Amino acid sequence: MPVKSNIKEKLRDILLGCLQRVADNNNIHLDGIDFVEIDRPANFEHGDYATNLPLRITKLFGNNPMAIADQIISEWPDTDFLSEISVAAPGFINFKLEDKWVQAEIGHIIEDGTNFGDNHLDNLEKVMIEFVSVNPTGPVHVGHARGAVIGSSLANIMSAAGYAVTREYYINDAGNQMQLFFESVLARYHELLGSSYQLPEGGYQGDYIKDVAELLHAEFGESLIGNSDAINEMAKFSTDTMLNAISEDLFELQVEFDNWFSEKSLFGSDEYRDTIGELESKNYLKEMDNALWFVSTILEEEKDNVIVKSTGEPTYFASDIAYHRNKFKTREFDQVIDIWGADHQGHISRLKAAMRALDIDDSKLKILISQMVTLKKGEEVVRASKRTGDFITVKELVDEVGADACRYFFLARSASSQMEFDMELAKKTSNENPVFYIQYAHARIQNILALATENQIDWEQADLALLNNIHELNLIKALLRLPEVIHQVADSLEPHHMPHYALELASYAHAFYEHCRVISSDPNDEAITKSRLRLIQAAQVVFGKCLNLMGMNAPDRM
RNA sequence: GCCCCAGUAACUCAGUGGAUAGAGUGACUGCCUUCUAAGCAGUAGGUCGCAGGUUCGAAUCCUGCCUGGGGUACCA
Repeated sequence: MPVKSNIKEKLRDILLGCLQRVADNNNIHLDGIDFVEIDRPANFEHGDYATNLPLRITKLFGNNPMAIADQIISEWPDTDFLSEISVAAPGFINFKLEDKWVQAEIGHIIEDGTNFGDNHLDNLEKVMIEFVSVNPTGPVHVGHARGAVIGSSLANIMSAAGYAVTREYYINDAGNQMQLFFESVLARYHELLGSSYQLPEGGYQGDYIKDVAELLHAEFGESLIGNSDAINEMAKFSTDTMLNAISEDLFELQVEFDNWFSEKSLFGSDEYRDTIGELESKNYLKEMDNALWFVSTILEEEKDNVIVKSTGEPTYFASDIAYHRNKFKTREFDQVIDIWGADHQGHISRLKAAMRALDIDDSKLKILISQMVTLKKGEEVVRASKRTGDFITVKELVDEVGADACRYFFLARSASSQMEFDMELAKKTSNENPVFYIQYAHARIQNILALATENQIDWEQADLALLNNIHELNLIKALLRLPEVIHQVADSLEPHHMPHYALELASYAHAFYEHCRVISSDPNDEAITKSRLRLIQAAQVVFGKCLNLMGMNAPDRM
C-alpha cells in the first residue's frame, strides 16, 4: 500500500497531539480543533512548513502566542523527518525538513510508481461527478468544454484521493427542446428531398442539422415522408447520432464517462412517479392555474416552482428532482457533485430545497458553477448560441489549439472566475504556453533516462545523501508535495491547484537540469550520476502522474 | 429591484485571516564545444475597484458603493 508521505498530515497529527498535552497541562478543554492549518511559508528562510496555531488560540489559552508556541514545541516528540522546529514572532512555529529523510523519500516515490500521491481514506466514499450533460440537440461547444475539463480532472484527482468515483453524463432526452430538434431535423430532411416542411419557431439552424438529415436519408431513404409512425425510430436515430458525435468530440478532449444516464428512463421506470408521490405525501405540492407546483416557499425559497405544466408535461425541474433522488436514494451515492454552467446558477437553491423536501442532506449535493468563457479570435468576441448555429465547437477548438493546451487553460483558472479564451493567442504563442513548459520538463528527464539506459548505466543502487545542493533538495521537496495537492483538490473541489503545482514543479526541474549535470563523462562523477538518475526517475514518476491526472500527454521528446 | 460570480503588474491569472502580495506572457540584460535554449540567471513593473468596519494582524471576513458578466420562465 502506498501512503508514504503526506507531510502536512504528519505535521498536523503531531501538532494536535502536542496541543492536547499543552491543553491538559493547563487544564484547558479543547472543543473545536478544526483550525489547525499547516502552511508553506512564502519565504524559504522560514522553513519548509509553518503553522500559525499559537496565534489562533491565544484567547482560549489566555496566554501570549510566543509562550504557547514554546510550550507546544517543548512537547514535540522525536521525529526523523524534521531537522529544526523553531518559534518565530509573532507566534509562528516553523519546520525544516531533514535532508536525509527527504533524500530517502526518493526511493518511496519510485517504489510507489503510478500510485505515488494516492491517498487512502478510512471509509470508501461513493462519489458521483455529473458534468457536461449537454442536450443532445447539438454538438458540444466551447462553453461546455470548460466544465468537461474541470469535471474529468476532478474525477481523476478524487479517484487518486481515495474516493470511488463515477463519472456521469445526464442525457436530457425528454422535453420540448428535443421536439424542436426533431422537427428541425425533419425540416432539413424534407428540404433535402425537395419536399416542404415548416421549420418550427425557434428551431435549430446549425449546419449540423443538415448533416443529421443526410444521415437520416442514408438510413431511412424517403420512407419518413408522410409517415408519422416512423417518428420514434427517427427520433432515436437522431438522438443517437448526436450522442455519438458528442461522445467522440469529448473523447478528443480526453473526457470520458462511466455512465450515460437517460432522462427518459426516469419516466420508463417508477422513479419519476415515486418522486412526485413522495413530494405529494409530504405535502410539498399544490395545484394552481392547472399546473402542479412545488411549494418551495415552505423551505424558505423565494418562490414556488412549477413541476408539471398545465399541458401535463413535467418541467425540467421535475425530472431533475427525480434524477437527484435517484442519485442519492436509489444508487446511494455519499456525495454528488454537479458541474453546471453559470446560466444554471439560479437552479441551485431550489434543487437543494427539493432535496431537503425528500429528507436528503443537501450538503451532500455540491454544485460547482463553471463561469462563462468569453471566446475571442483576436479582438473579435465570438458569441455562442446553439439555436442560431453560430458557435465554436469543442472539436474546432481542439483541432486548432490541441487538447493539452485546451485542458491546461481551462483547468488553470478557478471555476468561479469568468475567463477569456483567445484562440488566436493560444495558437500563436502555443510554443510559449505553460503547458509546453511542463511537458518539456518531462521530455528532458525522459531524454536523460533514455541516454543512461543506452549507456548501460545501472543506477538502482545510489547514495542519495549526495543529493544535497539547493536545486536537488528543492526538486525532491516539490515532488513530495503531490500527495498534499491531491488531497487539497479533493477537499476543496478546486482542480486548478494541480496545474499551478505542475508549473512550480517544472520550474524546479528546469533549474535542476540547468545546474546539475546528470550524465558525466568524468569517471569520478559516477556516484553523483547514479544519485541524480535516481532523482530524475522519481521526478519522471511525479510528472507522469500529474499530467495524467490533468488528462494531458507526458511526451518523451519534443 | 433581488440573487450569484468577478474586479490583484502592461496582458492572462494564482493567492481567500498571517511573515517582504506571486506565476506565465510581454519589455529589458546576460548565458548554448558537454544529457533538448520550448531552457537558465537577472532587471523593471502594484493605491490588491472605492470607502468604512471587525482584530494582535485584511488582497482575504462584514457593510455600503462603483464597474463587468450571469440568473431571476408553465425554456433547459
